[in-house]
Amino acid sequence: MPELAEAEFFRKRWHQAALHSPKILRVHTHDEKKLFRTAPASILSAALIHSDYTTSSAAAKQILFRFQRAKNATAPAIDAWLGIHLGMTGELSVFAPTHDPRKHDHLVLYTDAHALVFSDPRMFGRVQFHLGPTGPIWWTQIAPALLSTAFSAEVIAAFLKRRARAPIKAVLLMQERFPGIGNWMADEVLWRAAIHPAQPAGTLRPAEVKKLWSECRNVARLALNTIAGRGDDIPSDLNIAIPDTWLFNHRWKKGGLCPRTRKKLARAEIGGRTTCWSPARQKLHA
DNA sequence: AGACATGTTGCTCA
DNA sequence: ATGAGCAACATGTC
Repeated sequence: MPELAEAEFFRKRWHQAALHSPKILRVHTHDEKKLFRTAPASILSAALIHSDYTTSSAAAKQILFRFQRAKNATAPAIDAWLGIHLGMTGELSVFAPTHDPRKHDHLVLYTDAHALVFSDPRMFGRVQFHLGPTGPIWWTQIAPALLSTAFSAEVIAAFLKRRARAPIKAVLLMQERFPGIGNWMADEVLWRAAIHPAQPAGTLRPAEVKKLWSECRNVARLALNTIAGRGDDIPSDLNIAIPDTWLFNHRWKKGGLCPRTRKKLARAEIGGRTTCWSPARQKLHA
């Protein structure tokens, strides 16, 4: 589920609840080593209990929550950073403080008002942890956001040149340059830019590179506004009304039609992932 | 039953 | 050394 905008949606969901009631009273974990990579769940729990949620941010497909505790007579100050990657099926939700952990609830933070739940059936996600006044190194290593000035048309052009022989679809999925783009966003971008997903990245014309770059930004902005809401306005759930003018609503439908050409959509595996495109407007060229 | 899933990683081969 | 392709991971749903 989670690409760029979904990560922001889930961040806001926890943020809203945690801001209302920031003190962590109790922590439940499934100590899955696959999930808890940078620190065992026990270390993380010990630091978070009696700490207060303070801030958070989302970048690419990841979310970072900060928890702090002031020094007192018996314990030192705590500055803890909880990083969450939602993988393929990860989800953050909020329940009543009486919530009983379910089978795939790997991390639950209890406050007096809520249970903040991280669940992930397939366990492709990650829970990372860092202690200290400065943020974790792995957070700073995330590539410049699609909506930042560092994500420039020139940088993209150079990257495509380096990945010249790979299908453009595969290149769009590379987090080192397109942070937060996943399978549906990549298809949406290519469809809007009228570029065939199998087109080798090095063969895009200059105008196509420019278009690809601007559509990355458009899709990122539209997805954030639609899926994650604006400001503190959080949609009630992820089944947001995404307009039928997007490819998104048609890409998985059997016999789906391109919302622009009304012609049939095509589907095939490109770059290792199922890809949907509109042959009527996305054509391969030399 | 079998195919498939909005993601990453670690391995092979060129 | 660098880039491209693919299996593997673990579980649920159609």
